[in-house]
Amino acid sequence: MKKRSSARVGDNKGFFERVYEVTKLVPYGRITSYGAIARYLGVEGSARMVGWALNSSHTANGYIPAHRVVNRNGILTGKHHFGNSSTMQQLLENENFTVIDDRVVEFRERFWDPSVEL
DNA sequence: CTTGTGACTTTGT
DNA sequence: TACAAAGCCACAA
Repeated sequence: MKKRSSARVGDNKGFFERVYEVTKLVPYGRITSYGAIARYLGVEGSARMVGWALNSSHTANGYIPAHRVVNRNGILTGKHHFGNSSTMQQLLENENFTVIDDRVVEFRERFWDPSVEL
């Protein structure tokens, strides 16, 4: 019989922890999208979960470069969650990124796909 | 077990 | 090009 409640069986580690791991693996000067991470985790249809997990990234053990994770259009959708709206953009610019109107211009060139790179 | 929510993505009008 | 709606899965209460 199947118990389709909150209880998971195959996954010992929480989904959040996986997102943290992948996000921390993003190299300096690179950028990725929620969908790419979700796809790598096997939940392509649930890109929202990646962003939601990063929402709790501050509770994770260690620093999570969440500023390197943007939506598929390269837009800083979660900039508001960095404390200040300009924090995420500032971090990206600090890594030689070009952010115009909350969008990363070099998104396509510096896109890093975990399902491809790893 | 049911309901609500969310830093997304895709498709249609 | 712009807006709206549906789909999707995990987690908390």
